Amino acid sequence: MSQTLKAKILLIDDHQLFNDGLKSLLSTEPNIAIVGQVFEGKNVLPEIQKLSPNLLFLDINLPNENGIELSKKIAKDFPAVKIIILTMYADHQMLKEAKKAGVHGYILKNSTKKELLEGISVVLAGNTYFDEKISKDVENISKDGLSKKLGLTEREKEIIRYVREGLDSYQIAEKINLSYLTIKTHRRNIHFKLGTNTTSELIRFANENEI
Amino acid sequence: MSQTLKAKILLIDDHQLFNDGLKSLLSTEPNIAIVGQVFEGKNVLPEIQKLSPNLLFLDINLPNENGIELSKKIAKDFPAVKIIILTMYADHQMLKEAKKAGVHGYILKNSTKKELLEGISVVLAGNTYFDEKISKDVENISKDGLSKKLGLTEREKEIIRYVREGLDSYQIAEKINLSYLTIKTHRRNIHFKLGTNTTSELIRFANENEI
DNA sequence: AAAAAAATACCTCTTAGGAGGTAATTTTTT
DNA sequence: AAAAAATTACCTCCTAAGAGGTATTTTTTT
Repeated sequence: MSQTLKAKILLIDDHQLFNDGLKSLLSTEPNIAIVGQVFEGKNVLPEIQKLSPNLLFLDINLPNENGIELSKKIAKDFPAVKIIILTMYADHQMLKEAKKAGVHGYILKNSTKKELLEGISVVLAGNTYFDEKISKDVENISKDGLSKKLGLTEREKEIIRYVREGLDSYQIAEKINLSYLTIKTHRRNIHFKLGTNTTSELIRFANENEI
Repeated sequence: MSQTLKAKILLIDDHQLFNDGLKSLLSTEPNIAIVGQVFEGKNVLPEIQKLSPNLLFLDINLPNENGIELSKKIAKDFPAVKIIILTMYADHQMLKEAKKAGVHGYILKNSTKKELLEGISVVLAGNTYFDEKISKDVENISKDGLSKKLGLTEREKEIIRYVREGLDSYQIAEKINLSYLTIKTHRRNIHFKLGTNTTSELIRFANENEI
């Protein structure tokens, strides 16, 4: 389904050079028109109003407002406008939030022009386009984070939370009225399930995987 | 001082779209030739060898090697090649390290094409060009908020970062080529300054206080 | 040039955490 | 009611981390 009309695209990225570079890169495309460029979050909605684009390329890191929050507003106020997040974050959590915010695509900045054009085409045809490089991870992880996948029990997750808060095994034992030795056993089991070896690795893992 | 010869520029950035965009943006300039593009740290030195550019635009975040470390090597092996760091980090610390590494310019990605061209011109004329937007911050903000207050040294903050990443003292020692015992000393001093006692407390503190 | 701060590195000793094994008692699922 | 999973708890051994002390070298500041 090739777009019959020329796609009217609005570029939203606070990095002038990236924004301009992207414009330059897309300017040679016959059925694409860059109708505007925005560099700050607060200007996004007014510019959409003014320029009525079909499609937005939206960065997540913006000076005033965050791209995800913006997406929610745009999806609500301008439901006809397609949104493709264009970011450096190859993070499943971010992707998840973006999907929840109602975006139509998610493309990484280390993609090629070809992928970008594909994304445009797919999204304008009414479908969604999510970068494979992330999607794979997400499919596996999905649901309640990987806690489910890794088989962490409630008790184990509880203990991870305390470890993360900076408590040592003795303090945790005291807090939930268990033997210090029991906490040690749980910690060992947790390390086994997560494939970690030290407390700092454990915390890092927990931080990165929304446990 | 306008360059008489056409500037031979090598673009080094792992973000395809940025890299291509920048190329596209500069391709219209008469006295600039983009002689190549690199997307991974490990390819930088070979490509310089092969293409012998006058000037590099170098990103800091690169897959294999970090841009600052790379700069040191380039400055050593190819002293004639000018280096302009092109990054999103408006961070004085980063700037400082870049200067120490021997780069000739430091420009933010949210700069304009005009500034970029100015930077090229200045650097090729044999001078240095450092983005004002950071220099000012550095003077005012000086050290980062809390770290300064607590008197954490650069080395200490560096070690905190590694601890946070899940490395143990031995791995940190290996990474930055120091004795394991030195890392232990630093950790002790860090705990003293932060009032923490365990690794998990330290990480928690770091997470909560943007160190 | 002198003083102060930071970075480096070693020593000893104690303790918390991690690795391996075992097992009884809940609780949950089938 | 039986099987499976989760929780609790103990043992031993080893190592990394923390606490205390000291000292040299390098860098930065005055």
